[in-house]
Amino acid sequence: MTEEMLDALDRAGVRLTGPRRKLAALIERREGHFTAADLLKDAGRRRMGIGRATVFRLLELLSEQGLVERIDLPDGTHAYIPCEPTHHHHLVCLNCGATTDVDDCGIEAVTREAARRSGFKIEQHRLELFGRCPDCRSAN
Amino acid sequence: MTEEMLDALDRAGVRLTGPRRKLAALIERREGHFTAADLLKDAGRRRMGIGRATVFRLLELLSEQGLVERIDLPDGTHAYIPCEPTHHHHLVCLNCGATTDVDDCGIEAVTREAARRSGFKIEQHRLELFGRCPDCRSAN
DNA sequence: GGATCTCTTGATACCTAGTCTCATGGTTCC
DNA sequence: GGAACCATGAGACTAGGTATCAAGAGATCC
Ligand SMILES: [Mn+2]
Ligand SMILES: [Mn+2]
Ligand SMILES: [Zn+2]
Ligand SMILES: [Zn+2]
Repeated sequence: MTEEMLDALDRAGVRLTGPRRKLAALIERREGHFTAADLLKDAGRRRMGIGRATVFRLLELLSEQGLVERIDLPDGTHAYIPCEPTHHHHLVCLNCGATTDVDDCGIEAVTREAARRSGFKIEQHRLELFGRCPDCRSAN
Repeated sequence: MTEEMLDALDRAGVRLTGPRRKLAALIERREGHFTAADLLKDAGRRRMGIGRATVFRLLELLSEQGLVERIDLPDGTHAYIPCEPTHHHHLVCLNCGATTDVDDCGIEAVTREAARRSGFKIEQHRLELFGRCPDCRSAN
């Protein structure tokens, strides 16, 4: 996945610098969703001397490339999750923070129906699902 | 709608004070989504002497009662929209900010399918639709 | 009406997440 | 190597929100 991120940055025409490589590796080691602060703390613990702005800058780049997405958790906080550039919906475990991508599963039909009823022309949609992941369910 | 908000506050067992009544009236006059800062500016222009914290406090109360919902706009900013306590999805005009409530339109089936595929037990979902409202469409 | 108790208020300080600016330092290209 | 161009970290700044607190309503009891 680090590879994937670096490739995407390369294709985006930006430089593959040290800080970007290190941060990409840190993102790979993360499990579930994380905040920019989490990442910065990871970097700080390893004495990487990476600035806060650099973290936000990389997250923005990755998010433009669709490899990371910012989500709004039910408790009102924000988090980032790594994801594939092709799928756009997420399932988030409220217990451990694990996330999975799900494809549209019929959402297109729902938006078409909503468009018909409301008269809106729908250009974007966002669906976020929250619950318990298989591990957390079996761990009772 | 002001009536509805005041009733809800009453039922919630909090006091119907001057600042709360005034803010409820200001919310009613708003069109589309608004920020806490918008509301505070409205109050300021009318020399209502209402504090910033009071605005956030009321928005939180109303949001607990389901009469207002906080949404995350695609540009990353936050806004509040007035809504009915029974419906949970919103259509937001990217041009003028107008919002409408839509009911589930088949979302339940989508979440069931996502649960089946992922093994998650889904407890909450959030769907936000963005586009152009009928007015903005016809205004070219 | 007054005494009292509780809730609410506005001011202010504080906080988290994110952006902007800028001087410095690496990279790329010739 | 040198010039041009990014990218960097530090630090100031912003938006949106929360915590604290002394003072001011509002409700309750008499
Ligand atoms: Mn995804
Ligand atoms: Mn719903
Ligand atoms: Zn889990
Ligand atoms: Zn519109």
